[in-house]
Amino acid sequence: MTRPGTEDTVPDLSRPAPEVAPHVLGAILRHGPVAVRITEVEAYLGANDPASHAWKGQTPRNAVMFGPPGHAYVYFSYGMHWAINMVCGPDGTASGVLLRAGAVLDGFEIARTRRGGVPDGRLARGPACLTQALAITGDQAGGDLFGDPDDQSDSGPRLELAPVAPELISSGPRVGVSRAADRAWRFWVTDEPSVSAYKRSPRAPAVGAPDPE
DNA sequence: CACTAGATGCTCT
DNA sequence: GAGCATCTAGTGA
Repeated sequence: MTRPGTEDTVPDLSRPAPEVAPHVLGAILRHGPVAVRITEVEAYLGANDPASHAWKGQTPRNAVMFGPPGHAYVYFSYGMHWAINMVCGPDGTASGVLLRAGAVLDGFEIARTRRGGVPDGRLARGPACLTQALAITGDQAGGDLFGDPDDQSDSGPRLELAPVAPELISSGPRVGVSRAADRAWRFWVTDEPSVSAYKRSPRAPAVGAPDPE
């Protein structure tokens, strides 16, 4: 699938998440007055990825991930946090890129207010911080991240891809997952201060131990 | 600065 | 009822 204006710069969004994810780094995510440059992402598959919400099949919560690529899979977790994914993979297949962190570009004042006065470098550092800075909640679930920015009937978040040179990208295991904890499906812009801290799940098997699927 | 413990409520079994 | 793709406040160095 090709998106208008992105023909030469982006991969096919219908490719699996681990392939698409590094290409989402550098993208500008806008929602209203606040814009963020994405600096950290993670890839999740549906099938064959025990860490994915879609691993065991479709449910009401994860249904958006089984839909067409480019849409927003937004979920609520840990009793108080929202997180947003860009759906990828072909329609009918679950795959998504979790947008974990970014650096605020526009709307500093509003983002600071929403985040309660944390230092600017931490305004969108972590998946829940990012959605809070951008005021993304379940209300934005399912929207087209590549829809017309001027569409008055849909004021949800929009993504503008802007590739980062491969030599500036680092990768490693995903944060906080208890299964498939050693797959290097987390990607970030090297040395970016807005990238969140790595933390292995306390429930994950020891490093390098076999991870049953 | 590094590290730990607890909050908090939705989702699925 | 268990588990969770997390965060913050609190402690101690």
